[in-house]
Amino acid sequence: MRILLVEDDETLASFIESGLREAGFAVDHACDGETGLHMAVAEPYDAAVVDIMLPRLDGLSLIEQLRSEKNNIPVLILSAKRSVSDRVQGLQTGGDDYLTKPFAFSELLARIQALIRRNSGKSEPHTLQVGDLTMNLLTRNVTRGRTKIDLQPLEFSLLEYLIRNAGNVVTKTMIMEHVWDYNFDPQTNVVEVGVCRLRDKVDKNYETKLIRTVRGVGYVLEKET
Amino acid sequence: MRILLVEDDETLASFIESGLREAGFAVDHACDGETGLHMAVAEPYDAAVVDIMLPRLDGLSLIEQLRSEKNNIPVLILSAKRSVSDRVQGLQTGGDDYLTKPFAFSELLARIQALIRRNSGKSEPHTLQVGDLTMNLLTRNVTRGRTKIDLQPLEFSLLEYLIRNAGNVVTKTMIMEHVWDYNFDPQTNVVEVGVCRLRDKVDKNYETKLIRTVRGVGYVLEKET
DNA sequence: TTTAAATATAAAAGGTTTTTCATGAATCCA
DNA sequence: TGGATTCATGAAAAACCTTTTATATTTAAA
Repeated sequence: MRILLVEDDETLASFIESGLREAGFAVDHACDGETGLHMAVAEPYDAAVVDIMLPRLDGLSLIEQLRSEKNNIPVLILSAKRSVSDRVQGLQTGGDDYLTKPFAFSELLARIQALIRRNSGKSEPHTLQVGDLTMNLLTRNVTRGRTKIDLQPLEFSLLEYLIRNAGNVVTKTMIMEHVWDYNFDPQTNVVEVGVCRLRDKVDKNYETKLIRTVRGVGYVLEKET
Repeated sequence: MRILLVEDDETLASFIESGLREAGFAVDHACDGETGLHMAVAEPYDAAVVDIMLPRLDGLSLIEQLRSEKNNIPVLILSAKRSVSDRVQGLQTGGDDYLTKPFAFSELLARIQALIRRNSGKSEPHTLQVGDLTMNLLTRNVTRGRTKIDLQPLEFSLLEYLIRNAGNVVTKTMIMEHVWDYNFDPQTNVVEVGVCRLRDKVDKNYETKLIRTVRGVGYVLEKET
């Protein structure tokens, strides 16, 4: 379990750091908000402990930026500001817990553990969606509008790849690499045939066509009409 | 959004209840722990606010029982006990947050919203595991120990059904109902053949056999050695 | 130990999915 | 417009997965 600690008070930081280490966590420490943000973006942490008053970038702005990038790391805010409005603001900015200084280390530890416990089991969503097209990766159900679409395994993988890259053109080489695991050009038109079969099921009976050919390049699954 | 409030102090309860209603939540209120437990088990809530000192069943025991039944509803503990050890105990019992009375309603609301925000996106796990056998329902990867196992679609479904019922015997009729969608007896030995092929891949090269035949009944996937 | 029932397994058959191949349609550029 | 390139598509072939069939093995009870 890896924890990111963003705290400028060196004494407090090393106190927290050693305590967490003893509890079995791997701790990385940043002394200012900007460094903390970079570290949080660069590496996957299981939780973060963030002070509010920080040089270069305050803790709330740090959290705000993380959340705007869809980073959902659980954050415990540490702060000397104990007023209700400060606490409410911290939680509303995207913090998951708010602890006021001074605090007992055992409570900090328990709160971090509760955050991680709660977060484990979270995961990327099972369903991908573009427009009226939905695919559930777990049940393998695919629907367009209200009607169910039956896909064969390969068609399913192909559509998944297109949806994951919706809005962007993917080349046939890319498709072959990801869907067929070919990393050379086997002089075959499997991709064309696959797309053709997929269109048959996904686009044929619908006004708006989702799969568009980009001549000389590849295919796009259109995001917006 | 539905919230369960378990609180015996009527004055406080109606204060919280009306506040949450104003904030757009649907609130159900239980006056004692036992009722609260029953309600939490019977209905799906998005969060619970639980007092510790309660008649008939205290709040911590309530949470303990919920967690032992794999109920992961986010719980905010409300308590007059403000010592560090009480707070730590509350979180370690399975609470997700701990707020001491008296509190500002706006903080309670912010904390509930943070809990719900954090919990949304949670879901049943993608991976099933028994012993050294792991199956990822999303990627469809199956491994035993460190080696990957390639399964055909039907074998995958069969193993999934066995794992979900690990430790319990499942009859061939049950297997046919769930894996083949037959709800009559089609006088066939598909199940035997399926189990045979599965054993070939899952058990053959391993010392400890996971799939055990229960003669005259069906099969079990063993949970413990 | 013998016998009958239940289960295991190999191999063939059957059905489905995927690839290849051949041809036709669309698009681009001179 | 004509020719070349690229893409679409139907049909045959190949590969693959599932079921059936037939036979062997195991197990439990007499």
